Amino acid sequence: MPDVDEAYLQIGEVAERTGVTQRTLRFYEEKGLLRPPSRMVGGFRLYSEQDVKRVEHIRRLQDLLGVALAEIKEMVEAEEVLRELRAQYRPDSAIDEKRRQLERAIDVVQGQYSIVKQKTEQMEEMKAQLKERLKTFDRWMKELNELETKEAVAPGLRPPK
Amino acid sequence: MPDVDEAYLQIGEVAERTGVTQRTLRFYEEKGLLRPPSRMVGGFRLYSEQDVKRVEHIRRLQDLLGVALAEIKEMVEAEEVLRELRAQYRPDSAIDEKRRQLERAIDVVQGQYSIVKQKTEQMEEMKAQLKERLKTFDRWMKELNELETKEAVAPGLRPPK
DNA sequence: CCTAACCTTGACGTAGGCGTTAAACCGCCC
DNA sequence: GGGCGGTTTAACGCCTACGTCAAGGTTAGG
Repeated sequence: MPDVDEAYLQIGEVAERTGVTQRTLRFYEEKGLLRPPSRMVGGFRLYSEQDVKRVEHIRRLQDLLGVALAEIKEMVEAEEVLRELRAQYRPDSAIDEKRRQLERAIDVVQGQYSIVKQKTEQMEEMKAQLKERLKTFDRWMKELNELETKEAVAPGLRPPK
Repeated sequence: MPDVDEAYLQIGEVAERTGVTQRTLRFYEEKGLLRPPSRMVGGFRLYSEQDVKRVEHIRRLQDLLGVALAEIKEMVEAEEVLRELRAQYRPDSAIDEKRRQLERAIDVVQGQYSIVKQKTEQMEEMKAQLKERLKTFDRWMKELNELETKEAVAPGLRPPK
């Protein structure tokens, strides 16, 4: 049972803090990306700090990796299994059950890692190219300016400005 | 007028080489991301190698940066202006027209650069975190294995540690 | 008790990014 | 000149990731 004194948040606060809309939070819950939060008497959703972290995590996966919510669901599910695994203080039978879960989690994280790795490499490459182009542009700009000053010294047809 | 001997490609070949569908190519054209290609007598589209590059460029922007096609359109348009600017051998009036175009292009590329930079930084951070987690998992896995061997030797005993 | 601010479920709408026919047309080979 | 495979436009469809009402229930303050 969760600590009664823990600071729970209503959906509006979570929305504000995470930068997503309330609709999005309900949507994620619908889609199984967020586990159904606890409720207060009247039915209002009560989120924990953990849930906030989860939302932020989801958004990072979306924005940075650009993976679909379906995939993100798989990822966060595997992580959820891990939390449980860490929480259980050795219900002690089924060690290889635990091992299987751990292996699954490792797979997931390795998957994420390889995606991130590949993307960072490609982006570093792109970054270098962009830098190169900016240099080139700078050169051109200088050439343009020189060209102009030469025309100022030896004016051709200058349009009235 | 383009070189008549140049190797032009039909839509199917371009699709195959770029990994996008024919539908996507026509769609990009519709949306103004690809300039309308030349046609052969019967009306079939004829793409140049340049067009292929362009498609690949578009896809990189999509996949890596995750920007919307509308934005990508702006980007490729600015680049198109640059091509022209570089192609014109000094129609020599309107130097500051050129300068404005160049400045616009610089803005665009700087925009891309800052996006890429920010994303790479965030991804490097994420990468580090993932690496950390993989290490942790590895430790856990070892602990699990040790736990198992100890139980095999002295069942029910708690490991000192 | 009343009201404002917040929340609930449900249902429908939408924007982006293509997929999928359909029906006719083109090019090439035998 | 008939067949076959690639291509054309046009139109409708679809999925994702939410946005946007609508109609009502809840909570806290005065």
